[in-house]
Amino acid sequence: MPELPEVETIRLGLQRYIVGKKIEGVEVRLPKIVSGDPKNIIGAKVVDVRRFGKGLVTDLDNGYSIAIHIKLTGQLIYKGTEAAKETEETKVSIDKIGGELPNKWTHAIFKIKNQKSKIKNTRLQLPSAKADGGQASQKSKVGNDGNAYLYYNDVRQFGWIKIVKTSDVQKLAFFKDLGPEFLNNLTMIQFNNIVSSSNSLIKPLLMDQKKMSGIGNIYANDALFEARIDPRRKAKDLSDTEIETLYNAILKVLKDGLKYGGATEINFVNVLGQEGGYQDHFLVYGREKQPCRVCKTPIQKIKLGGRGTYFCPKCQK
DNA sequence: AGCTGTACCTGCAGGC
DNA sequence: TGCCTGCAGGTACAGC
Repeated sequence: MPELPEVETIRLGLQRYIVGKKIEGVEVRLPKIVSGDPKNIIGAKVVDVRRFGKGLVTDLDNGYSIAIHIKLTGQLIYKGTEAAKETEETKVSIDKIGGELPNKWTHAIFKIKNQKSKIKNTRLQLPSAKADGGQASQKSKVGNDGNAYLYYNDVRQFGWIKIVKTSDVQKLAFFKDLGPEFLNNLTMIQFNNIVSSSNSLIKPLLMDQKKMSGIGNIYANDALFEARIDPRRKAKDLSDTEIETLYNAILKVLKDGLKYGGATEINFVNVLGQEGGYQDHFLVYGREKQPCRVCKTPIQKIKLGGRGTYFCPKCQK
């Protein structure tokens, strides 16, 4: 599912493709997922794309920001001439997510103005218009108008887009209550304090965004395997050594996830519509009855805190 | 206060 | 074949 590595993968893509560009228009197709007034972002230039836990914040130069949470099935896909060229080069097609955009799961569309002043874009645009041969432009709105489109798709409609003043982003409930984050500001000592003082089971605790942010079901399962810790253990029963091992295991699986461009379980894709690769490297997640990568014992699946939980009954103590 | 269970929503797999 | 049920999961919220 979209967790820290997946959302960071999207952030890196947005950073590359929309920073410095102007938002020309917004089309809201499913009003319930959008709050705030879209008029407030029209004409503004994107200055930064930040991430807090699994949340994304796109800052504009007029004092407004677009906060986005993709939850389980949200996608942010950028279609512009320079991105079309790169997609073609990597031989991965938007067809992976069902072909033409917008589709029936497209709930919001941002029209982005390509800035011709950018040398990098100019270089990519010229050959791509030729290389497309009309193919890409027939399939989507990547046109000769120099505009690009950022599509928000979400099959399950769980995600949200909030248009708020930049100064109010941290007042939104999700960001206000967010715990410290792995790969950023969550230290070993802090992690130890949180774990050793919690009455819950270790696995649900790792996924509690108010205690610590960034981890979801995939990386919680894999990190506990990496640390050889049984997900059913009570958090406060872990020894200092085990907590340290777990902390390092979490950093490792998150970095691995990021290295492979995230995990595509249902329909995660990056901003170019490409799938991630970490699903091919799952340690235990989704591997019920398959042999443990270490000892060959079949991986067991149980339910913990209402969530599917995978572990090796022999390796994890 | 802190923890647990359930709703939200849709597509898909499995059973009959 | 096709309907029905159950399941997947990040977060919000109700309830204990």
